[in-house]
Amino acid sequence: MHDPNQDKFERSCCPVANVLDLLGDKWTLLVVRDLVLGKSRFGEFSESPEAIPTNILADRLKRLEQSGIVMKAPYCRRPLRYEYELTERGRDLIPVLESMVVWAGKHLPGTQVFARYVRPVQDGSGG
Amino acid sequence: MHDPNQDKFERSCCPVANVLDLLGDKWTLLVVRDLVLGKSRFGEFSESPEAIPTNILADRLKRLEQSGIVMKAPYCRRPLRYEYELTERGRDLIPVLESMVVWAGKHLPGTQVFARYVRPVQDGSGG
DNA sequence: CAAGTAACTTGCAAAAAGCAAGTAATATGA
DNA sequence: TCATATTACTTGCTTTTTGCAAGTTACTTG
Repeated sequence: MHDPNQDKFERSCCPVANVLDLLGDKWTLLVVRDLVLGKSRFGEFSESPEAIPTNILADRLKRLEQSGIVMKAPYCRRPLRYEYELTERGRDLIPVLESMVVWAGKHLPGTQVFARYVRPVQDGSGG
Repeated sequence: MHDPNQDKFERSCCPVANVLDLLGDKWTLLVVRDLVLGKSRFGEFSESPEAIPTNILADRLKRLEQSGIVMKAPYCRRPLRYEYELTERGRDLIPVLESMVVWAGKHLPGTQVFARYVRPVQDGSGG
């Protein structure tokens, strides 16, 4: 009389619907993009040209961690600071990003894939 | 002094960002999914198990039309009624949906791709 | 001990989503 | 002819989410 598969999922058992429940907004996949490009810190995501608000960024990182797409790990004690990295689950999203890039390449002229991010070396010199 | 490429785009020239500006929410790609599966009428989209609210559906169809992903065409005069179909731009989104299905197949157990939709034949019999 | 840095958090206004009911233009049947 | 049904929306209102600016925490550096 009812589908027992249905109650396990928020909206339906459709794979697309369930991916959208995790990633379906204007910001989440941009954070994944930044991670793929080599960024890993809050401030680095925050500096991307789309200028994600910091409260939204904090929320999205938390959700990505909860859904196992991202892992949080300390990179510095005193003061305690965390950085983020993609899990396998997260890296497996690369084909989704790539298919979007292909579509944009054909239908959104002028778009350009961003270069890989390299963290600037901290200036250790005194002069 | 400034990037002339930047002002052509809402948030940045990143292909992913621009795809998300068109499709980045919980509903738009579900309408595209329904179109791919063979649905074409307002009522058909509306009956999908995710139960999109009708005002949201009307809004998304309008945006998809404005962005050239969907075309609206009359299928009945008296009363005038329209149906929707994917353009080439829209059909080119199939790989994006497919990559999501692949990811879900690996990471979201229990999800199942929906069957192609076939419109029920109208009952022409009198008994 | 003041100022700076990184990573958030908070408060509030504005925008978007969600829900239920309503409307328009017919077709159908009594 | 008139009530009922169908299809495709639209409207009004409440709730939720977003976006912006400012504040906080825990330090380090000069």
